[in-house]
Amino acid sequence: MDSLLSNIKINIPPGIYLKDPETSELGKKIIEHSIILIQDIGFEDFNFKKLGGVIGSNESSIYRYFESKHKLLIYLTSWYWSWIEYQLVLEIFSITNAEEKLKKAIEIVTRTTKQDSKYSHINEVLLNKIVIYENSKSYLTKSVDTENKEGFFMSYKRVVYRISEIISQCNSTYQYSLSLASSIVDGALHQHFIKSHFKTITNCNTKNTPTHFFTNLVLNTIKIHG
Amino acid sequence: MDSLLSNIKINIPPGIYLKDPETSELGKKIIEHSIILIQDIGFEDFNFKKLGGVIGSNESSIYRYFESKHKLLIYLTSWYWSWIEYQLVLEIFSITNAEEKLKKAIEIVTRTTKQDSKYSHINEVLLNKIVIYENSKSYLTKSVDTENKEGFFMSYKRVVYRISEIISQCNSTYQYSLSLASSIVDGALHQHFIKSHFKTITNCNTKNTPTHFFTNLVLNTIKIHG
DNA sequence: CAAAATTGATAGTATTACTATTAACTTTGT
DNA sequence: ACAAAGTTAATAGTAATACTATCAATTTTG
Repeated sequence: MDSLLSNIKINIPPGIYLKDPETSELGKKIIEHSIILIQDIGFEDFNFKKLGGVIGSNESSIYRYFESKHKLLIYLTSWYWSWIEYQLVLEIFSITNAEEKLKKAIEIVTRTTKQDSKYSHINEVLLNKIVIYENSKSYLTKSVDTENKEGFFMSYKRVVYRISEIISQCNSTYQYSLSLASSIVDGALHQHFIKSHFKTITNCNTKNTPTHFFTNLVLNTIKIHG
Repeated sequence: MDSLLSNIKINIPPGIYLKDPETSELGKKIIEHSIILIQDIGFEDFNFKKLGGVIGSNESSIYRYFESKHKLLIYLTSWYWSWIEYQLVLEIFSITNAEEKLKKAIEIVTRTTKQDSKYSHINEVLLNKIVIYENSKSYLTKSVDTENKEGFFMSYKRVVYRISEIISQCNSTYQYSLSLASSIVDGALHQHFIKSHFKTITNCNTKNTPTHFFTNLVLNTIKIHG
């Protein structure tokens, strides 16, 4: 199992960064504190000068790791989706029943994140909050097609693929497994956002979670029970 | 019918603008050409100086209508959702069967927009494209709670309410009508985006439209047929 | 036709999102 | 142990952004 897992370690497409932040202390500090700072003040108000102030480093040093804050955002969301993919593989690995696999997969992408102690410099709870608020801003840009060609959104898309495959295993005649999978992934972020800010347009709360809503939705849509 | 419809004319909460753009020629030109320009260069690269150049007007004059480009974006998305709400009321008005109502409602919020000749200075086809790319940026900000309290997102939320009510009319025992409605509205924009840019994570295309996908999803989810 | 409102022109500011250069410091190979 | 290579810090600078302020010219309105 160790060899299987090592193949799907958190993997970020090079080209997103100028210098891999995992290879130095400063790099790790950039990642650690960018998560804290973006979560605190929001992506629009975040910049490398402020981040430099927080980590006691110069703005220009951060620019040697990332050519822009946009690229840093893509790095963070890629890390997050790669980490989610890792959980999908790890937690579904031992499940044989297709429906149980699907339920677990839905749980993984819709649940509220809990801290993972494996990656000491990354606070996954805060990163999840960043993804809820900022994920769509990473691709809703004029440069999306170029960046997509360079593979910058592969982590995100692989999570969708994996879920669509599990859906197909449950119901091979269902025609919209990709659209359903992408709707779960994007929709979960949206439900988490509106349950905090637009409470009147969701039934989700601490009791009725997005996981309940999407599990019911998916199982009915692909007619596993009825 | 005329008196009914006049109550739900396009209605924008004041406070979004400093001066109502509908009350002057310059105001209408600002709206008309901001739609064209934002669609062309994207919201990030759009600014009032460039807009002024296009309409032959001074930057400072535009600032008398909107205090920021962010407020202008909220104006445009509010206009769009108010226009969608108008269509929901108008096109569903004469339908008596609850399931047919729901199908029509899903069609209205998921279809590709066609030009409406009623509003001469607004190109609804371009505005729909802006909404696909930029809608979420209007509320994914640190100021969302303040602006929500001021009613800036009412048009969007009213569209979700109306759809959730139609869902409840079809199945009064279904527990997630609001979450389902908000997932359709947000999910439709997402499917339209990814069918243009991330084709590998959707089954939607010109033949299998988002309308087909969501109609099937909703009817199965609330178990209208089985 | 005078008062009020609107628009245009110009100027100015603080901040952003970088780039460039050079010097100081740290790591690495032999 | 030490020179070479690589990394980081400090400083300076730039073009653009997102505004605000002022005042004159023009248009609208009562």
